[in-house]
Amino acid sequence: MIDIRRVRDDFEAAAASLARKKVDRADLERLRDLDAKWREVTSTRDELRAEVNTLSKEVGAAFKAGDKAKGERLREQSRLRGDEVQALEAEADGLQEQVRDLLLRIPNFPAADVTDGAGDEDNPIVRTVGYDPDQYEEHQRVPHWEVGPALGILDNERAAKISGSMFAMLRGPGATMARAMCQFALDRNADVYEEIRPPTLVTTDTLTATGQLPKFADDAYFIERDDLWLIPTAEVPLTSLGRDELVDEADLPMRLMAYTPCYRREAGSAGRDTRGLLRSHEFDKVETLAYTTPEQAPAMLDEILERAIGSVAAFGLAYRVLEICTGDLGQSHHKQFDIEVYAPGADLWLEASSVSWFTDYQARRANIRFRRADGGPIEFVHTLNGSALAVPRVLAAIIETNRQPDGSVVVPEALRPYTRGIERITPR
RNA sequence: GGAGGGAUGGCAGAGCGGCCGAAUGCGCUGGUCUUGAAAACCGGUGGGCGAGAGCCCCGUGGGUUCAAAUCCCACUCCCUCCGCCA
Repeated sequence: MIDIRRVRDDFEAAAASLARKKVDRADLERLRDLDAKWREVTSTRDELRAEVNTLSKEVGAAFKAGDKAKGERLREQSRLRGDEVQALEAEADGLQEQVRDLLLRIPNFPAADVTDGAGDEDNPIVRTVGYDPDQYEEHQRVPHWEVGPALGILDNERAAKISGSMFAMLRGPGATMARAMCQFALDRNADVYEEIRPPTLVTTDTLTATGQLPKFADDAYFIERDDLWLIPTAEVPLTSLGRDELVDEADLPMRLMAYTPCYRREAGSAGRDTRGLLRSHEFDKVETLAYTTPEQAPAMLDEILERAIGSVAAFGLAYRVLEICTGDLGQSHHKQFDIEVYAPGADLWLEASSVSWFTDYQARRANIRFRRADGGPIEFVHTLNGSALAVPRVLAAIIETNRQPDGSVVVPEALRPYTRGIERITPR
């Protein structure tokens, strides 16, 4: 959540910044007014409480001194004051809850240099590498949802039999390649990232900390019986790993990575771009994430982005990088880049990675703070993350790009150390 | 699932209902000493809100009381034992 002080201290500036993310000014005004009221109520409550505290001490002193009459008189006074405190307390609690509910729904401030735009059609392309529409041969113009079944490496029909629609199943060398991709991504980032294997079922608090709740409840799987959610991304457990903790500045930046399955209900997207590996309820991903000081954050954004690009580049895929404009920026996001890979068979740019900077928005929700080495005030960390490698779409692009005239698919050089010698997948 | 024990500051660990936001140790930090460092010694050192007075925070939420870290209830998590089970 945002720092409410920015709304208190400079309402106009906060409103102007959030207007770029389509926040209704009326909501902010309501927030400001509720907050002001809350502060007023708590202030009088505290004054009364101070009286009760003083009186209570005097009660004890009076009884100890043997002055029973005085003690009883003071006790009665204190009791009456206590009743008033209780009433104010109830009012303050109600106000605070309203403020919090509202605050949870207010998105993060966009970075000043983020491009203004209405939606994803306005995302500027900041880099395109290896893409030439004329370079692709006829044999590469076959979509993976045809190549995959023909090679026996993709079997979504049976996946549907087992789990229903929008589940993918990889087989044989296809499954091997998917696993190889994860190993590859983990190994290539292991120089600075600590590998984590987190739980993938998490509590409501955990999902709230990253900003998925309350807004995206419909997009996540929920196990009612045990009050647990299936993670939509490893960002969720990795961000909560530091929850309610106070870290030393010397430990920052703290880099974490995790391979996990990811679960998404994809509510409302049935039927569109769901063929083959384009969109499924469950997929594998290697996520990288960092806690930093505010000063370290911009460089970390670049680092995560370049590392994510490095993976798809290592497979020889054509890719492009998009800067996400204000209209397409997520609720928790301050600045964001997407990496898309080109799939020649489907003739689509597929979103393969999203690299994001959240400033202190998530850390504030999750209460992740750090202590400066010079003894300065305790501050919230900044969180950043990015998919180091999301398997399905990158795999789709590999299958299509690497398809040979004879219908076989060549395994990228970079994956071969992990494929038990498989260099080419041939029709069977 | 059943029985018992526990949860206190960055960490460890004390704490008769009022003198407890909390002993002590470690850590961190400043100083003395030293060519420098270590050791030793002396001092400082929890978090949140507030302009301030002040208020709040001893796992979480309720309750008793003039007054709760301390008493009562519920819950969560951790540990030990028993049962069940991949």
